[in-house]
Amino acid sequence: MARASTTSDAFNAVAEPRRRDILSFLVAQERPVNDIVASLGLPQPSVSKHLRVLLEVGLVDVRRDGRQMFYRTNANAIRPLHEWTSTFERYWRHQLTRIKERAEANELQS
Amino acid sequence: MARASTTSDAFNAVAEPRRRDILSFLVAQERPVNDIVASLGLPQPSVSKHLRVLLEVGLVDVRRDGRQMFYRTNANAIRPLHEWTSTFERYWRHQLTRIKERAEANELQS
DNA sequence: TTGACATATTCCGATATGGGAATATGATTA
DNA sequence: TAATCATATTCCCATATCGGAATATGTCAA
Repeated sequence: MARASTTSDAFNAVAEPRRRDILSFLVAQERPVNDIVASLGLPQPSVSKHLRVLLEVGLVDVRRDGRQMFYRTNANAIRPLHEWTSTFERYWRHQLTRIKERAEANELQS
Repeated sequence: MARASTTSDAFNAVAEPRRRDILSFLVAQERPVNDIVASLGLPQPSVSKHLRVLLEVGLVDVRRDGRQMFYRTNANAIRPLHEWTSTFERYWRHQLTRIKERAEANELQS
């Protein structure tokens, strides 16, 4: 077996930086493909391929209007990632507390 | 070019489900490799390889004690993922609001 | 020093990737 | 219908992956 497919879930789809850029760009409002091409400065076929991956895992939705395809980020599909990372939140808070305490202890010394 | 290396950043490292399992397991307290092997039921070489990836991107720390290696999740390295997903939070909130409003409208109809 | 234990590395093969270039499909307009 | 615009797909290639199996490294104990 090789690495899991990029279309296997949101975690894999989002590992590619360009796809994260696209998601950020499409979250405020839907946009035709050419807007993405122009704004991110990527070759059009590349954008289409990335959009296909994002579509397959449900990270974007599409709507056709004439010959244009309007894509929009489906923010809901990002929630699982957010929730997974949230389970670690209390631990980095812990770390911060310890770092802070150490810093304060050092200030008392000096 | 091919897909970015799994060691290129936390996003890529975390795309692999086993590595997420390992991070969850190691977050509460440090553990020797054999504990991971036993708890997750993975072959030992596989665990060592995954730990190497996690170590390279700073998602875990190690400490040696005799012949054992104690690994622990570095929660701080997960923050970038959390922060990136957080930028989408207001948008799924929006969606929820719209869905809720629609549901309530439907209740009035029925 | 030898053996046992804990962990890491190497070699292999099948597979999917993303970029580039070319081209196909689909829809509109002249 | 032909030309044009917007987007999608295909082909090729270099590369890195993960799993499995075998083996290496490193540390401790007898």
